[in-house]
Amino acid sequence: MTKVLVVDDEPALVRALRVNLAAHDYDVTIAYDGRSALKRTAQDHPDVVILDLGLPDIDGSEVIDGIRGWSAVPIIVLSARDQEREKVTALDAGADDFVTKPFGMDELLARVRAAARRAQPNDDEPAIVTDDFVVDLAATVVRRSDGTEVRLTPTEWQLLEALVRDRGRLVTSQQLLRQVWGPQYEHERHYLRVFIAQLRRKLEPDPSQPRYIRTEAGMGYRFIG
Amino acid sequence: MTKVLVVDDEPALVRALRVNLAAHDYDVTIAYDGRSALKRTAQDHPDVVILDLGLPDIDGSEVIDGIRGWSAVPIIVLSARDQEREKVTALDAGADDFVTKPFGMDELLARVRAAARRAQPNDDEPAIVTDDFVVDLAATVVRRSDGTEVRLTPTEWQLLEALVRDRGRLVTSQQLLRQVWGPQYEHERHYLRVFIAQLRRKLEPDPSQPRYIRTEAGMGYRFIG
DNA sequence: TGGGACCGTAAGGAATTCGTCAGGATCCGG
DNA sequence: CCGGATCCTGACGAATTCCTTACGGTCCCA
Repeated sequence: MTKVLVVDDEPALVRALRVNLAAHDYDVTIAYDGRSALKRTAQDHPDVVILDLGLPDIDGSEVIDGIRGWSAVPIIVLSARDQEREKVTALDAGADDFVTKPFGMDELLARVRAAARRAQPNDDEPAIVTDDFVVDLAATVVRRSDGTEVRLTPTEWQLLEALVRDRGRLVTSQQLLRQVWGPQYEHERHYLRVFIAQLRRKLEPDPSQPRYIRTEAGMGYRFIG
Repeated sequence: MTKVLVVDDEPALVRALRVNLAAHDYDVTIAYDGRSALKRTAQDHPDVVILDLGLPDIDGSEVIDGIRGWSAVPIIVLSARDQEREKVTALDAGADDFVTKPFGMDELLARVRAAARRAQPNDDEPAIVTDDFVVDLAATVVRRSDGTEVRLTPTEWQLLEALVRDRGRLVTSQQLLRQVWGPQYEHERHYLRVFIAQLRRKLEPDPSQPRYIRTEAGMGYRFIG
């Protein structure tokens, strides 16, 4: 399901957006200020971000900067008619589209559809098959050879996805931390150790002798398919 | 077409260079002294400069200085055997490689090829293949011909990467130390000896007779693909 | 022939990095 | 408001990597 993050501090507008988006089968998350917007983006990896420029804490284009530092997620900007200058700044910062308030819900939905379509150049990725399990990136599923499904938490999945997408290649600790936790957690290598261990417990035949998720001491990890 | 500027005052050598380079489809220009060498470089923007150290007017390293003031064009230095000191000075001044006279034309042509390749940085880096192993810079992997993977530590990898990226070309100890350990370790040449030895142990078929990682006494090391 | 400069090799302890466990905080759905 | 799942955090032993020291060899030149 397409995940949409709505960043806005007007309760009435938020409610309207949530209802209408949910009615069209979008998975909606709300953030009421820039700070939590950045956090949510890093955690949830939404497919589209709808961002109101008039936020209480941070300037809108700073939010865009923060997201663009590490993610290419489409950003649709909501702006009032008297915010022409901010609009330009936002587009410069890397916004993809903007809608002027007041706006019709149909127009916004059309923009969201377009953005989501652009975001998923869906070249259907084949599942990655190993001797012990199958990773289906498209379906977000890991299945063991005996048919049972492996239960992964959201963080575990994101980590596995990052490793599997670059399978065969070394993925540095920095890259993993940025992709899974967000750029500000670049140095928290301890997170990695903990979650790599959990992935190994769930996937490796012998977690103490990892075969698929290899560690490259001092550099990062590598998935061997 | 690759343009080569030859700076030399010995008519016989100049003739030999012109013929051989032209036969390999290089566009050759000649300068007989340092002054006109600087002028030609500024006007013609050659892709490679071949510079003889024994010039009539200016000292060789001054010519290098003059060029390096505004251009990063690769400079290959020709030097006689009794010009050890000038060689080092030239490399420090920013020369890229050197060839000691008398030299084989094949050797010089190989150096020119390496210099030209370095001048035109390639976007996608293909793996470097030798008779005994394959270095895949993108994946951060070294694989032996029998399929086994070579385990390298971070420092060993950085060192190998620095050498392989400039394969065929001499890389001075200074450059290696700066790239791998940082500028403040420029003089710790012993680090190099230790880690070069480890690389050879892991890569060379006969570490006591290095074939791929050659040492250039007093200057640095060179990777031969 | 002796000394100096440079290079190669080996080995051990210091420092960093990794794996693991477990308790507590936080979030979310009922 | 509660229970369960998930995530963060701290602690500690194990493993890995790095730096340092020591010694032997070669080459060149006084």
